[in-house]
Amino acid sequence: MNIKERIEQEAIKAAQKLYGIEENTSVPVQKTRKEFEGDYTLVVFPFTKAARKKPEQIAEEIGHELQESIAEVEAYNVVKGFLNLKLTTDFWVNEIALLQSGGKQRLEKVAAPDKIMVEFSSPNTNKPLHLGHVRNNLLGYSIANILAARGHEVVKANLINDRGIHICKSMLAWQKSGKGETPENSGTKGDKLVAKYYVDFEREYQEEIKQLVAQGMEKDQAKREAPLLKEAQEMLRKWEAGDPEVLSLWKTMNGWVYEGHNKTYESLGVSFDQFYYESNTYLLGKDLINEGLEKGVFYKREDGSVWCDLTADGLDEKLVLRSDGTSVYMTQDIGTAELKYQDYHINRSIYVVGDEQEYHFKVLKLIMQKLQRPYANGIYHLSYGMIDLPTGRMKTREGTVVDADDMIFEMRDVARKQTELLGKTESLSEQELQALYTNLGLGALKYFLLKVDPKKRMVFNPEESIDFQGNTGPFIQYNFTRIKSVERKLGHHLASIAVEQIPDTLSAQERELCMMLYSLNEVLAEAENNYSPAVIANYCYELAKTFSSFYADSPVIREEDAAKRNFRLALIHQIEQTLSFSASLLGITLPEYM
RNA sequence: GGCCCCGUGGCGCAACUGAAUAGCGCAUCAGAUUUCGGCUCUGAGGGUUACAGGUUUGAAUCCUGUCGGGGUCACCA
Repeated sequence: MNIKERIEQEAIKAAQKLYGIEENTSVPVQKTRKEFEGDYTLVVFPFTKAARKKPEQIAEEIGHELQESIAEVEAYNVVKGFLNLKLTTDFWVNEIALLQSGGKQRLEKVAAPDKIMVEFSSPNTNKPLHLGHVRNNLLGYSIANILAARGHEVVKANLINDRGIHICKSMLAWQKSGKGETPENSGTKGDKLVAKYYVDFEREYQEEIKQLVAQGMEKDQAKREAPLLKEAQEMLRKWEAGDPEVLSLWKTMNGWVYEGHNKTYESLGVSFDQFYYESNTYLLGKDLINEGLEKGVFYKREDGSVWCDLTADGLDEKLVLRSDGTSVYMTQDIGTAELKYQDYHINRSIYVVGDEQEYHFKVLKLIMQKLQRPYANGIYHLSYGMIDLPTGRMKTREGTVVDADDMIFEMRDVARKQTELLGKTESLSEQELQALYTNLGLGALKYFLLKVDPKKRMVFNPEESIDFQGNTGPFIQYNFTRIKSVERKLGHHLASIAVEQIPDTLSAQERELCMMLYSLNEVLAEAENNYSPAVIANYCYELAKTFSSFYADSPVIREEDAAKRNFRLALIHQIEQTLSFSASLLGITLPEYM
């Protein structure tokens, strides 16, 4: 039990004794605000009804009790209904000493770990990844890290949408005008090459529509009847019929895309444990549709289409199988959900998918519940907002999409320019420099995308780009390098420092830092509960910022008081460890120099 | 139109899920470095938390309504 929980428990005990409050009364224990004296604050208002006394008096009485019952409470003061508790210096210093000596594990694992699958990325195979995918990838990767840090067993999955009309369009255009072009002979990244043909298709297709309209056809009809579209649909039929030539081309072109996507994943630093392909899973859902029909969860209409009536649940009727017997998106997802369970026996399944699909996942969960799947209640849609440009949404057709590779390249470039401007890295080799630019550029990008609450929409302005100063990834990285620099100056590892003497006093900043280090597990729990890496990002920043402020006016190596010096060395080592661990949850690497 | 999400200083974000005078960064202004790394630190100005009611000892947070922005309601994925 941590100190906060003990304070809460003892406070309730005291209030029971003094005022006879009910056992399940909850009292908020929070960090004491800067302007007051203390470490933790108990809000006593919830006791006023039972006590029938003034809040000040209650706080005074509880404070007295707590000082008796908790040895670590050194002093207290009362401001209105707020009881501010100050813990002993010994307590904080010992906490650091324990971490430092390895007498206490940094991470508290959950008592009952879950088996969790986190599905993210899930790209189409007809185009490269863009900034929206980057947010998706970082969110998924980070939440998987956070859950694993909590002690859960996590499988990272990528469900690839590799079949359908979209890829046929690229294939058709390549067949018609590709002249055997490949990533190798053209020097073009595979995903970009396939996208080029997709764009070609769309251009020609639009041209055909225009001509048909010019000949007097209605636009909607022209869209349906354009010869190119017909050809693409014919190709899809051949694909479904297993036509060897079509399948071969499909495999080849998808292969190009995978190669391209993998490069992007690699440069982003994300990875997966399991890949699923819709071409493998799209038929699977049909068995469950039949099961649902037998159980009466679904019903069949005269035309043969299968539906699920969700009107009783406040939703509408949802198609789960087309009249021609082919599967829709929902059929696939039902099948994939089952497959995931068969493969891993997961009890929680997280889908990192944009918020435009909230309805879809609401329905999916409901259907799985109706099918009485054991994992149904564990389905969670980690929904996140779109990234907009100052001009509005990113649109493929208008060419306003921010490409992921370009973005990463540009971030690296800004990092390089910044670094060269500051000229503090002369000692680094060319290879180290390249690695550094990558770290800094990606650090800035990842922090920028992850610091915002996932559910919020965000605007990315390419003109203003991404800051490297203030509340940013590089700020965190910079403060880490300062600690590393102290270590080099010291001449031996900070890890070897043992805290043996208790300093007389701690500064406000030192206390603050101790509390922050102490609250890591609480922060992780909050990040898990809210499915929000932003909580971690915030924590990293606050920790780095508080360190920076501490470092500005507290000497470390130069400190003459031996007890203080030693404690500070241990403290910054713990900050360094915690910072690098927390940043790693966001996929951010902290460099030794910059 | 039905349902869902969002609205916090000029801009970008916080606020531990109901508590103290709503925090931080950018930008603006004023300071700090021959000292462990200035991509830094200290300070100033800037807010009726979209608006109007309500619940509560206490509301940015909960409820109702209004306004504004977005999403979604396909035999697309």
